[in-house]
Amino acid sequence: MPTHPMPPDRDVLRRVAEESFGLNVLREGQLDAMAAAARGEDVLAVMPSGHGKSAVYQVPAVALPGTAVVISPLIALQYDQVDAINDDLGAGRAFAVNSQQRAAADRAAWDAAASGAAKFLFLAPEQLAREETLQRLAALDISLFVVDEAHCISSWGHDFRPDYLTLTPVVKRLKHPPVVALTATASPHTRTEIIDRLGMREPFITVQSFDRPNLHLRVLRHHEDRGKRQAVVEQVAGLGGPGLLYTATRKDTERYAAELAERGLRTDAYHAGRRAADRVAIHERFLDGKVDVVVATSAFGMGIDKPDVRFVVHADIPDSLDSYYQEIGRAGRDGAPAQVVLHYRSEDLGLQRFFAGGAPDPDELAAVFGAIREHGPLRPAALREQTGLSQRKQSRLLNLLEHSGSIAVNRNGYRAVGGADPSSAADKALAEAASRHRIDESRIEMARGYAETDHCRRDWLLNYFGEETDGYCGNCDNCEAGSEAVAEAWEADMPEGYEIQRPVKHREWGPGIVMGTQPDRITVLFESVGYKDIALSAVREDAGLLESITDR
DNA sequence: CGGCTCCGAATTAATTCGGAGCCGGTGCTTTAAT
Repeated sequence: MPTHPMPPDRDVLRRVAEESFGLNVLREGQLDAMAAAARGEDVLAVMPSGHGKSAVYQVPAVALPGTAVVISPLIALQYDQVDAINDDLGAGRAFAVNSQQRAAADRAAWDAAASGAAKFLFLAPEQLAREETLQRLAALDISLFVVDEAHCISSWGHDFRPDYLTLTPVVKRLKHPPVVALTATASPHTRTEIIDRLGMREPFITVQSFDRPNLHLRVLRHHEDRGKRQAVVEQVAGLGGPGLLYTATRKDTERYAAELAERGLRTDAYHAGRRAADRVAIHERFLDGKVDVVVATSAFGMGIDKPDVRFVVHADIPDSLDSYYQEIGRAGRDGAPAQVVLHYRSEDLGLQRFFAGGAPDPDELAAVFGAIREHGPLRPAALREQTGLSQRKQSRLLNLLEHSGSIAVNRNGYRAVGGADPSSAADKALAEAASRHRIDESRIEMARGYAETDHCRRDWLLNYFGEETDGYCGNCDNCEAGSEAVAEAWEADMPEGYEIQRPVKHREWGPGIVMGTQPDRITVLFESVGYKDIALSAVREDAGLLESITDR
């Protein structure tokens, strides 16, 4: 751990915040997190957008010597941050390195970092798969290693962008500078995964409340697909704008946008298949109030900060409450009332199961392991010459082998450990993949639980993020249909020892943490099988089924 | 897993039904061809 002889204290940080960034007031959580990073500690900051998340790393980075390396998922987002920082600090202090800019721009960025002129260097995780990049980084004086939108590690790392899972060896190779992970959405499960995957050491953790009381939550259930489509169009047409309509497929964005346009709304369809210039234009028109409703897939979102979004309607349920919360969080940032509506059909969960994906190929796993055992230690690029696999696929397989204990990684690359043979290494990796699949499934189940619960929606949502509530928010469809007195009676009737966040042990599924309580059941996050609902009657009748762990 | 599209069959001739086959979300990077 790099220890600075005199780490910047809170007064210095306050002064930097004010003089460099014009921030007069810092929240307690913000300042604590900054101070921890400045002392050289690892930091995990879970804060809603608009709570000055960026300041948590930017202020200490300015106060410390050296350059902050910032891992950020989208290049567009990186340039937004680069521009914002250079506006505050003066030009030439923040740079990005990526494949989309000219080689001269990359060179300028590396030169500025090497000379110490650059205080911030922005990279996508894929850059870290390049040996050249790693060598350049290893030569720098790195003040902080920042991972922005750190929930991407969990949501994208397992398949879509596997380089998110290879940050641990990178951190090691860079001799573990203070690691600062930032996100606006993280269930406890995602939090532990971030800490684990980044190899963070006893991190300082700050979690701000997730509650957004001005959002009115509602779920409308449908049986027929046609009926759902009609209801979505009617509702959004009635709400007007500005608002967002999320769909599960690209085709549906076009379809809904066309139907809403027929009803006189200014709409646009947004998804990753649209040309880059169109995507930028739609975004800008929405910010300028020239579009009423953007109909989008999950591609629309990160980096969008429009305060007066009056509604977020989902035509289809997303893959998890982490995603759902991220998407609905774009409504009502100005604090004024906003409508959040989910149109739900249980059949829609099928698409999310499809997206969750299948099992890896055992032969490919064995081939990767065999090559490493034979020729290791090997870095990914050298290994690919042996296996002939795509980088994406190989990263996923390496990751499974590593986490199932058959291979290990250090600065020289991957090597076999434990003396297993290729087929048993493949079996262990398959078991690891199956366990992940169960966790994905359980996340879908938690989303289903939100859609199907008869009780306070906010209670369900906040419990999922590990926050305790009193079971009655008064600003969701179920609370409006029920009464506070009934909700209080339910709470009073809960058996002792199963409060939110309480550790428990199930006879079959082993240790877990209580995530939510409902009048008839308890929801537990198990280490091995993910989220499970357990009937309260079963817990009452069978004392040994779910033990409440009381020590500690 | 479910919806869409295409096709043929059936039946209150111009819609409806059923079955087969296909497709579905997020972004980085790198490379080859204009």
